Amino acid sequence: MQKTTSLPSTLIILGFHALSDPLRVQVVDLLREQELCVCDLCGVLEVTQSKLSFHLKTLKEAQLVKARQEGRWIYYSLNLSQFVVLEQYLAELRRFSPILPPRICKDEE
Amino acid sequence: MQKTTSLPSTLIILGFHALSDPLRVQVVDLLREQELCVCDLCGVLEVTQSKLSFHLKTLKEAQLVKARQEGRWIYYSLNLSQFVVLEQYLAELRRFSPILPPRICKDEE
DNA sequence: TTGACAAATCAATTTTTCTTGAAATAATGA
DNA sequence: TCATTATTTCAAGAAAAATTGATTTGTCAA
Repeated sequence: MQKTTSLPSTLIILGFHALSDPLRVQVVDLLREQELCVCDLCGVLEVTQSKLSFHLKTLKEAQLVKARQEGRWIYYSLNLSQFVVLEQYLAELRRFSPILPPRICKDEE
Repeated sequence: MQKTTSLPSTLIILGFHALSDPLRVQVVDLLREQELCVCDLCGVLEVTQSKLSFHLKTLKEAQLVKARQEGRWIYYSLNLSQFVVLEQYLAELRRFSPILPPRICKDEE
């Protein structure tokens, strides 16, 4: 028994991609405190609603946020369990990565 | 005392970006076991060395890997501490994100 | 109904990232 | 010194992601 992490699912790749943009990370940061609707986020971040919608879609496809409709508003909130998934992927990566002695190319058969 | 995670550094953003590509993740996966030189990685992954060089640069700029030269070979290995940084960023995000009751736009002043 | 508002979608454009093949570096050993 | 090998860099093109403004969808309230 050794490696338990195989290659990550595309959902995990999508998650890292979603977190690789400053604006999306700002959104995540704001949602830590409370759920917010798109108009709230637009106001705070000073970006167009169309742009925000694009980035929210990226976050939603990565399942890092979820959307809840109430009347004409759509409230976004963090989907913490998917953050755990990413965290665990990273943790697993480390778990069985020993500090190995250097190896030399030419020494191999 | 509440939020401890402010917005992540660009290095963290670079890290997530580096992990948002399947080939780069494959490289990381291979390096879990042992350090490898570019020619090793080329062989296993069946990609051109130029392409690999590009992706290794991305990983290196995110400080997820480090390079060690030995003769004409350059050995790449994981920089586990930077994986920890990413992991902790995710952990902090969660730490103070309570499951809050829904809120309503119109209720606000 | 109608008008107003919240949000998503679309098409066109711009920007960024990735790929490719060739050329440049750099170390080695004959 | 010279040819060889390992790797990076570069420039050009291709592909993917992001931006923009306009349009559409859906909900509400008058």
